[in-house]
Amino acid sequence: MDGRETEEIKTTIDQISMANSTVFSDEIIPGSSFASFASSGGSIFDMSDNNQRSSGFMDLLGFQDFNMPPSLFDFSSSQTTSSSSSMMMVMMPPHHQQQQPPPLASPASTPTAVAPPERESTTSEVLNGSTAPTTPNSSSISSSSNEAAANKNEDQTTTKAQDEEADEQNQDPEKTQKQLKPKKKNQKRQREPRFAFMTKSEVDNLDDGYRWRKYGQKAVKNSPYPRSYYRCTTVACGVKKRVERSSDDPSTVVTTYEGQHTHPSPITPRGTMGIAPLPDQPCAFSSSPFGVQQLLPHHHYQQQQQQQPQYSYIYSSAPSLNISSPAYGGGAFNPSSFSTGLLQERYNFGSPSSSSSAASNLLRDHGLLQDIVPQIRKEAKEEDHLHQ
DNA sequence: CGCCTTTGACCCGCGC
DNA sequence: GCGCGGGTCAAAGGCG
Repeated sequence: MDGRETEEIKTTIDQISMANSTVFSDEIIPGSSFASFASSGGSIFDMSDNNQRSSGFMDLLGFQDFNMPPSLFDFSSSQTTSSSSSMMMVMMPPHHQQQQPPPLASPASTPTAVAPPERESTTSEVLNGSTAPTTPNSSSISSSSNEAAANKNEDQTTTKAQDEEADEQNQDPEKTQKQLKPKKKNQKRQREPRFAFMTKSEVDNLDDGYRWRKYGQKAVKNSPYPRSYYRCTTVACGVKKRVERSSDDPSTVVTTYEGQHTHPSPITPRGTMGIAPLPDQPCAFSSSPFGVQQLLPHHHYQQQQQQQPQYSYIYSSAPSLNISSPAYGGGAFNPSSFSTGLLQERYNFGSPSSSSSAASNLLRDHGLLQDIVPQIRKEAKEEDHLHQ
């Protein structure tokens, strides 16, 4: 995430805060205000139109697991103490950085009013904007009703993926550097939905259960800290992540995931985490961190939200939710897949039946949850400008 | 030997 | 068109 993104996020955070009764979590971004959408009666995840079920999007995203602890990741180096770690999540759209967001359908007067950005100049934008204007979950709630769009996006994403794969496979030894990317010029690069975590951590590269290979590092403008680029080492899994340290708060690590894993976590869930899955709940994440979108019914989620509104998640923007891996995605981008899924494995979070037990255990065990306030937001520059 | 990181060069999109 | 900045590639080297 570059400075721009950070600014956008912060701006929108403040914006949301103005429109809601807020619970702030200065530990996440010092000086920034974080609205507590969790206390808004379950509408916080309704990034959709009014005719959209408010739960759909987040259900699909797996945000029912909002009770996840801040110590979501396994800070394998143990450098990060539990007391110093917190986290928030930020949804980002494809082309987040380079696409100017068009004016939103409605200002973020309420969380639910925050319409997904129609910024996509790519096909995903067309899909999201045309089929279900600015409704991230509208295209992903129901795989059947949005099959066409999903397939469309699938085709597009797979086409891209196939192109990339083809590029990789066609890489001839004699290929020179200047011939590296014979990309079609009229083919705009399409990005996967992105999903960012901000964690208080001394460790840059957090162990999220997947194996990553660093493929690049760039200096970040206006930041003394470089940004590292990682790619999932699993063959045919194009998930990437960027890791950078916040220039504003060096103790904060921003991890941005892009794409969707097409495979289970190669790393065995830590049984040593001490929280075993409950027998009465689905734990599909244990085998498929990405395949399960709806472990919880909406009311369960709402229950959780009402019970535990302490966490803070920030929804930066509406991704093209129907960009998914046909092999694993189940039709929706699931930002929780890389993290909450793992959490699900490790902590058995997100279970309605365990939300009060396991989560409370976690509260007792880690004492971190208070640091996080669940929230969600959509990132939209134009929106920000409207409020400025 | 395989996997990973490092790093400079290159590509690409965007704003001016 | 040019420059800037983000993102990516791939050779080289390190490490277990």
